[in-house]
Amino acid sequence: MRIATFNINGIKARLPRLLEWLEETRPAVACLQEIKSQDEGFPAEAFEKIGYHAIWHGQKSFNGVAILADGVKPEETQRGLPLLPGDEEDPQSRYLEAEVNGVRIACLYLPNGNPQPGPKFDYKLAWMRRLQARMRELWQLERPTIVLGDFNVIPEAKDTFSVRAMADDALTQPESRDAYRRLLGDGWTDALDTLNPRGGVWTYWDYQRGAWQRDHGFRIDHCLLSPELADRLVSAGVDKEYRGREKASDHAPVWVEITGT
DNA sequence: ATGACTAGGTGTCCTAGA
Repeated sequence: MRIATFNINGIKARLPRLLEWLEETRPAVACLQEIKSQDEGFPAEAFEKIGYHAIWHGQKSFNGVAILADGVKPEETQRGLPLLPGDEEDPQSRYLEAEVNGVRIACLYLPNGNPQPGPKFDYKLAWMRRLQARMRELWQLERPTIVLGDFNVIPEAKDTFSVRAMADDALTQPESRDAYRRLLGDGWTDALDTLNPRGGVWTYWDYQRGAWQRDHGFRIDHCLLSPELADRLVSAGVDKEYRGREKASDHAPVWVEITGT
């Protein structure tokens, strides 16, 4: 089965591209980020029409995540990350989790954190602490689990076209990278990195500065596998071609192929 | 050195993205 993640940057603006991608690559599960739509504006019928059932967690203007599954309705297991002691209620829609065909799917849109330092960066780091706590709970279940989405972290130097250009960005700060490394330190497998250890694989290209034409990208969309799924990993990749189409998102879809249904 | 693009909301500019 193929499980994919795609930061679509607006579900209204991207719907034709999104339907096209679903029909052409037919992932069993597709996690979406930045739907930028309120719950009532989510175009569930358009997905139903091509055989996908969806759950979603929307928000006005910004953020918003959704999980689509081919021929089966995702069974929601968590909406928003559980709060840690001292945390205030999180008003942003960035996390949605479900069970699909015996696999636990955690779809996330991690805060960008710019500008740093500042409150947005603090929010990002606090969000990553909550994420780690949730991932430890998932780990305890000892079940096939994948945590995927837009992590807004460039894990290492090999994951960006230019270390210098990104030096002051929240995506490359030591605090962001350390927090990501701590997630992996719990035992999760970064699928794309494991299969491309030399790096140079991008999942995002800025709209500005001709970044796409110059292949100035970086890797921020990740798929983390529990041991139960890592053992079943066949391949992983980026549907880079979709970044070059008309009215494209600034991210490309990322996917993993897992043995079994 | 700077700005450059895109989407959304309610706008003729602002915020946010990364």
